[in-house]
Amino acid sequence: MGRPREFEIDDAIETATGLFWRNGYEGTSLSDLTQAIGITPPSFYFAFGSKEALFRKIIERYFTEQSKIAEAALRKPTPRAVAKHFLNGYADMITDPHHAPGCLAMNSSLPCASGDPLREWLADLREQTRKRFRDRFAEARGGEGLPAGTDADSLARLLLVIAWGLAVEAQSGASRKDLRRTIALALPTWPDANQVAPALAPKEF
Amino acid sequence: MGRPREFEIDDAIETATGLFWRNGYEGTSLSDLTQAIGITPPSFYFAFGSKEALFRKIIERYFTEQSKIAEAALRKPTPRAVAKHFLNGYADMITDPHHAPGCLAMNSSLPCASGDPLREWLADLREQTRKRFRDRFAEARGGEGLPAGTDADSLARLLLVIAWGLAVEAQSGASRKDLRRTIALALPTWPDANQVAPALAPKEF
DNA sequence: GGGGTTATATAGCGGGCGGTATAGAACATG
DNA sequence: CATGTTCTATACCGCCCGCTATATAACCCC
Repeated sequence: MGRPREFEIDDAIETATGLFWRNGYEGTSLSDLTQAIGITPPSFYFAFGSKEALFRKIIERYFTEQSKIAEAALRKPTPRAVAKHFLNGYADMITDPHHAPGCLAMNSSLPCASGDPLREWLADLREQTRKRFRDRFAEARGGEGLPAGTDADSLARLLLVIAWGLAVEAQSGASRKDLRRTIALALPTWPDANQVAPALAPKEF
Repeated sequence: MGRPREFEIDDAIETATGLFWRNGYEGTSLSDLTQAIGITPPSFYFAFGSKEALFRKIIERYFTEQSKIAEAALRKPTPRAVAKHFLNGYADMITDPHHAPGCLAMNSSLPCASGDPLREWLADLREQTRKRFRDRFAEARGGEGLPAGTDADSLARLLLVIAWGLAVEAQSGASRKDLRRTIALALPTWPDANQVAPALAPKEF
């Protein structure tokens, strides 16, 4: 009961997502949000609590999507297939024409000040993803396509390093095709079933 | 002649660099700057013109440093040595204990709004760096360590993708040692003189 | 139709932002 | 010591920020 809401919450979240993606958290003001959604500040606060609360909800949604990509990739049979599907899926996400180019989470976390809890939260979410890949690569050691001495920790970090770098390139204007070519060059780092040789940290380091 | 300045310009720039590095451009207010430097706003404006003018000068200085690393790397004899020295040099830069972890330019450009001239300026500076590496790799094709069909453009992009990704990891708290191990895993993508095989885009893409 | 509840709009809060008008202090030179 | 120039300090500007006090409108239930 009570007066019915005069706007669609999901549409509003989608609109806000677009703004945050394009202009960042700090770069998106409350009047930007209310104007784009088509409501007044009190309605905004009644619905979402605060600008930051809405932003966190949006980031959570975003990471859920990203996790789906990661989980689907993790189920692939070989480490190379895991890497390939994650990087390509992520590249699609950050070049989706429905949004501004780049990664919402990257755009949001890098600008943050040093001790900002938001930044630490985002770093923690990334770290969780990294651990999933690390464990996957550690399992694959020996039998499934990775040599016994593989540094699974660093290999997982390399996978994400490439992903975050792709996000920067995407934001700078690199096309989806550019990213796919770049990914293709990186993939041989993950040996496939028929070729078990590299992915060992060279002795020189 | 005239009244002598009561603070060292270079020290002030260094102080401001530290603040921007740690807290970003938007995250650093004028009073943060004047307070940290130990001057009042009029002195700041007399010396630097505006907050943005100082920031641009700082970014220019920063890119000059980064360019030195890149140029030194470009002079190395083989593509792998080029990649190795650039990535290690950049990793040192973004884990320099004298500054907040991460890359000043990354922290500054990703948050920017879509059409922000600052963002486009930074993207352009990155693109210039990429072209230098691309040309270097194109030259190395055939004789000097890269197979004839190498995609020099994508290989240069991959190099920078890894670099920007390292900056994200550094900001999240990865240690210099972490980054070096990650780099070591990526380097085999660049064939050295005694091993001319990968770095060709696989047919599957 | 009242009463309770929920969403909306008007109008404006305190505060911090980047930046400045004005005046005074410290120097080199006549 | 007067003067022109360069730098500094006090005090403040207008603006926009995130947010809200207050009042009203739209719904369900009795």
